[in-house]
Amino acid sequence: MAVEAPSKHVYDYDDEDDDGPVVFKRSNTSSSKQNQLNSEVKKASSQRSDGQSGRQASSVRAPNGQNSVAQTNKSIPLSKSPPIRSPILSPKSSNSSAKASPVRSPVVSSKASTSLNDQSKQVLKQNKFTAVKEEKGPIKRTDETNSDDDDDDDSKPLSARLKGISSQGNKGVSTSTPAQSQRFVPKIEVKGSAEDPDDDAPLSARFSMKSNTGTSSSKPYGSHEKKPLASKIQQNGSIMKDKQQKSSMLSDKRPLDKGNSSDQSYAKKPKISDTPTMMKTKQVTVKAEKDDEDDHIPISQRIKKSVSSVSKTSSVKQKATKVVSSSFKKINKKSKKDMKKSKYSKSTKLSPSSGDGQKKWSTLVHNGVIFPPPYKPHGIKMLYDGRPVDLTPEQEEVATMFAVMQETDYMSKPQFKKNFWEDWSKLLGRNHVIKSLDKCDFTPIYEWHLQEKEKKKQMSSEEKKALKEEKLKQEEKYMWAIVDGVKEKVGNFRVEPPGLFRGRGEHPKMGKLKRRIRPCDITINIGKDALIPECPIPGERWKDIKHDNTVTWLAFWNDPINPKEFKYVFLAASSSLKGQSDKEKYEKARLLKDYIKNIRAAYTKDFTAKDVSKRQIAVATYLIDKLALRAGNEKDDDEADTVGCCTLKVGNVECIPPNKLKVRLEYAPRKDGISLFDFLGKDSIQYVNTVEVELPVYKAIGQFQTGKSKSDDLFDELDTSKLNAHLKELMPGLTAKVFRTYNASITLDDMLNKETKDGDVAEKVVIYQRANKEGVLKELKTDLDRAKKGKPPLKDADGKQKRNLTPEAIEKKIAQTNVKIEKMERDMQTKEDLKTVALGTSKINYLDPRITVAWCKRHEVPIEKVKPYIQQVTSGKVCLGNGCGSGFQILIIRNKNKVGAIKFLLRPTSPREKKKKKEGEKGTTKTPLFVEMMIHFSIYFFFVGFRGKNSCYMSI
DNA sequence: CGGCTGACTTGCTGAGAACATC
DNA sequence: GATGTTCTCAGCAAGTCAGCCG
Repeated sequence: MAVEAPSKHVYDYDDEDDDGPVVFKRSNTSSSKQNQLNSEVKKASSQRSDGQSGRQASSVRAPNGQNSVAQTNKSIPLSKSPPIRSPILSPKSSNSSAKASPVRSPVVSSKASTSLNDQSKQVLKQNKFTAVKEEKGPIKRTDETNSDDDDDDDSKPLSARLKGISSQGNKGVSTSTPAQSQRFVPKIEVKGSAEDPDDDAPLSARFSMKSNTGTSSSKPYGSHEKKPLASKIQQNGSIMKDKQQKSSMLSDKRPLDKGNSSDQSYAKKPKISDTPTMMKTKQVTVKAEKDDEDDHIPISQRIKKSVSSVSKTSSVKQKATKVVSSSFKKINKKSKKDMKKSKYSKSTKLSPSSGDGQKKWSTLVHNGVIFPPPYKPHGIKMLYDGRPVDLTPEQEEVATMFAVMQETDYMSKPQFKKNFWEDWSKLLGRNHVIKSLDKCDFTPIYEWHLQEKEKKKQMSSEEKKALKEEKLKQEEKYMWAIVDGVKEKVGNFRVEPPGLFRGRGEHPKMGKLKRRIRPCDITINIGKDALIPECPIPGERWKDIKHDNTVTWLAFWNDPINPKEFKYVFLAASSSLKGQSDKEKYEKARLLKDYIKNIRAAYTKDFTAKDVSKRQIAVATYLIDKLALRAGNEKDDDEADTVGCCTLKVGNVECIPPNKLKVRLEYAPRKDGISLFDFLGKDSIQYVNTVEVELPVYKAIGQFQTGKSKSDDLFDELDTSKLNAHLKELMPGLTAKVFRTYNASITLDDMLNKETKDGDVAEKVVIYQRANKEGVLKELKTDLDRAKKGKPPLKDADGKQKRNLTPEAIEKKIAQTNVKIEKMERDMQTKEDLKTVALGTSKINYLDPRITVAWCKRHEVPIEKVKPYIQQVTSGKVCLGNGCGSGFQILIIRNKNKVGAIKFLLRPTSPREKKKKKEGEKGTTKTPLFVEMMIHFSIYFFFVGFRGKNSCYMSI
């Protein structure tokens, strides 16, 4: 074994520690509860809610007189919610809470309405209809193990939940891989209701289901897609909804040209047929659901898997792996229809969001994008050869872009200036007085820019507020989309403003003009039945309109710097689609836990393989696993020279006897000052790491380097496609980047456990703080004594004379200091506790948040210590160690007076907290029940992402 | 089969909000 | 209230990787 996995950790499914502090065990007796729940949910979700949903959007008359989709986006009504009963204490209510459909209200038929809300209704109707069909699907879940069990179990003492997990036997490899059989085998029978069978499924599952069937009953997706669609675009860019004009929308293939014609349409390649897709997704869905149930359980104690399934003999696993491998090859050759028959098909679909042609949504309504305001000329004249120069607004705009960068590092980069000059001089024209950048003096414009900045800074808070509100008002309608009837936040709805390209490192295109994007550059993706957003710029129109529900983007345009590439408008990270995608990523990483042992054994074996290619794959996989290197795709000449594992150059790796490797992705200056090999990591970041490696790896690297120059590829037989193809043979869905997620998460898990066991950190903090406190107080007391004697205070640590205060003032200060220090102690403690998981924002993409929740639960750590995390759970991201406010907010999403969902939010400025602060109270109110609730629901609703209507807030 | 395309995810950075201190 | 510091968020550059196509 080349690399040893950490021995025991929460992330380890196979944790044998049955005596762990807390185990959330599922009972096998929950099927009846499930049914009970289902019926409740059915009621809740099949009834029309109180009509509030209608407030979400309304139709407005477009200025041109045509109807346009416009969302009023009224804020969620803040009606008081009745206090919710703890689902932990009340399994029944918990069930209804947990299982209720988020915001999908039953439908009121309203065919002709043009309002966004009505569109949603129609959409919902479709969904519902589809769901009826869905229940006849072939997938049956048999019983037990459902999230409801969690609710059930949570009412029991934790210790009582220990048993039974191990009783979930391994189903063996005959129907799936060992890991899958352990966790993914469907066990819950879906007994859908004809009214809304969807509601029977867990939310996460429902999401997937819907995404696959959607309109199939009324308008089969496949057939619809294949129908030619006429262009809906009208001359002024405003679009009339016209189902008969869909012929041109057949195409889905993206245009690569930058033509402005909106008449063009592009056909997308045929999609997977409906039936198999549906089947596949159901399988995946069930799998995911099973995992959902586990999410709130400390992972280490989750599934007491029979040791044999993973580590009994590696041959068993390898056998399974081989089957997977051959199956995959077959899949590639067979039609997609056959795929469903593959016993591994569900494994292949671990990541439905990975561009595999699966349906991502059934209905999509949004208002397009907002454009930056047109350029306002300032009229400040720059100097050329010491003389003021006249510029047209266009020329001035680009000159200003350059001028405002006067004090940045880019100004010292010849490439930046060269590229800027190339583009700007084109704009100036041949006959312009400006012939050379060297003689240009942009100072007057720069100074004007500084003045403007200053003016802005000097604005009163009222003015700032008004400006902000004005901006919000303008942007509000673009901020939201309705996906499958659920209101979701749009991520980057603002079109990128023009500017100079700021490539990182030594990007060859830095300084080039990123021209202004116009509507005719933008392709909109929207639901077939949704109103096409009105083009916000009069007289212009969108480049194209698509209705592609296999992708999640709402709009895209070609990157003006690299027209081969695209800029997308996606939903925000808090959206269900993104959350789902994140969840799948973590699931894949978790799955790797089951395979890692054999993967490591396999590559260790191949270190000495005769086949060079095989040997390179083995060593590369080792480096990715051990050094967390990125895969390293090939780069074009017009991109920055950065490397990853597969593109490592000989010069990037230095062999240090006897068995160390120094991996250097950095600038290595030559004597003449020019870099010898500027092969940096992502974002042109330098990376240097010296590690001890297995001797065979060391030797193999040496062999790969032999006879090559420093700039030659170390792995000349390898690229990311080959590597990933190989990885997929080892584990379904495995790619190089999964190792990063896996290793980051497992490290977090491991460290959390380790630190918690040691308990040293907290002690050290206390000692430090006490010393600090005593020091400060001693100083103050000295000052107090001196003040009482009428003497001035001593000088401070920096030698400065302190202010002369009255004894009363010093006493007050001492009291204040005590309060502050106490607070600081708490904060420091929190920080110190979280230090072991000190994560930059970059890390949020790698750490499975469930680990943290499980850890909190196990170690009885109040969840508020990771408050930001709780906040982030709702958005599908983890964020630990950052600032903490005080106070929480629970967003209760209701459906006809029944709690449909609960969402936790930070609310540092809640009236209660403010009041408490004013009154000098410390800390936040967290009853054990509340903490329990937060943990419970956070896990349950993890990534499900309830959004939208019929909601209210309850501060606690 | 390999290159290319398209659709994402990942991660750095700057701006500004929030908070702390004087 | 002015100033300094910390935190958060959005923007966008730069990665990964699946699937298509020649």
